[in-house]
Amino acid sequence: MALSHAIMTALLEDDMSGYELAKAFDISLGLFWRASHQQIYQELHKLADRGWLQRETVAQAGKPDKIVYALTEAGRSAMAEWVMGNSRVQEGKDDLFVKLYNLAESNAAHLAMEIGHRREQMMQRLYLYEKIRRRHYADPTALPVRRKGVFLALLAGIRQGEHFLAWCDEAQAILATVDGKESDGG
Amino acid sequence: MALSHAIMTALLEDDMSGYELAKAFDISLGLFWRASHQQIYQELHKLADRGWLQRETVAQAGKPDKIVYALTEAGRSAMAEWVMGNSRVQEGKDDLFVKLYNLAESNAAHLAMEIGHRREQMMQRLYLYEKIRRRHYADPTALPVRRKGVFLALLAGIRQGEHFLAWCDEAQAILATVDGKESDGG
DNA sequence: CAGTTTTATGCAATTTATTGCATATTGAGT
DNA sequence: ACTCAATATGCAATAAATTGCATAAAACTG
Repeated sequence: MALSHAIMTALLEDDMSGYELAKAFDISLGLFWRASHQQIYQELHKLADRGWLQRETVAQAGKPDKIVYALTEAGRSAMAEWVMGNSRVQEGKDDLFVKLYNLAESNAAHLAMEIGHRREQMMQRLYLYEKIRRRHYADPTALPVRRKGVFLALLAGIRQGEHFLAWCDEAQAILATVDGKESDGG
Repeated sequence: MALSHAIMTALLEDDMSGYELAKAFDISLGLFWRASHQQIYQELHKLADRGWLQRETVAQAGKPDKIVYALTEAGRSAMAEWVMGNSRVQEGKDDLFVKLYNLAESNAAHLAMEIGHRREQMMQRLYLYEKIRRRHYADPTALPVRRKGVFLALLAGIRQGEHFLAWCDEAQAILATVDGKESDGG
């Protein structure tokens, strides 16, 4: 009961096919949830069986047919109920930080490199999110209600990303001193 | 291949029983990984079978016997190898942000409440982590190598927490305006 | 026209995580 | 003696997520 809610959230405004959903997860919702297409297709079947989504096959010109999913009334009320329930904190579960607990002279350079890689990925993301923010959420007070929620989520993602970039720089500075120690011995 | 590494990381310095590990996960490593005791016990069996951990039953006065696990040489080298491999970014997967995409007049108050609850939880955590930081990581430059890594992880956790608190305040301010709109339109 | 990429959907197997239950010792409270 | 809480370990069932493979239509590439 987790990916299902993320999927149904993505379907709140636009009806979509599994393929389109997989793409949407890579961008907008991707900050808060990641899912492979296999998982999405499986989940869509379950949700349709439960009566929360409706399937409709749509023929396309120049492309294979697609199956578009739309929220049913039952689906919408299930979502409304879910929002009013309590959610639990979910830990990061990021290997990178666990790896840092294993820091040694022998792996300091590698960890610095991994952090550099993460930094770049985050930069690219932030660029995208900042663009979305400027384009669609420039004046948050003027937004309709639901959009304000999306804005808040986006804001959390951007802030987290910026903090992460700053941390990367700090981490790399410290790792550089660890790594440097070694080179004057050999 | 994920919880196993977190467990073995926790065993780097101290040998521990499953019960003790479960507790350790709630505090120190808990920022980056959460696991139930069932999962930990299962994983410990697997790791022992693989030859990465060694079991030893220890009788205790006034308490039931415990089974203490220690890293083997094979375990240590498996860890060293793992650190040198590449890790992938892992998304947050937090319900709260997905819920925000569903913001409406009807649930704004509830979401503000949930955010308030999260804020309090984070405050308590930060209090604990700041205490650890002041006590054991006051002067990061003077730390031995491995400890510097732990410090960096801790720092990331603290920074993330602080950012989250600030975001909570901002979010609640915006949610308050959403909620207030309703009362004068009635 | 053969080969690759993009769009589009799916099954099967395995691994990982959660939920619920079961067991057993010891100490403290009533 | 009975109950409760903390310590300590585990099984079984289910749910969720990952990995690998399979299919197929159309467009673009050479």
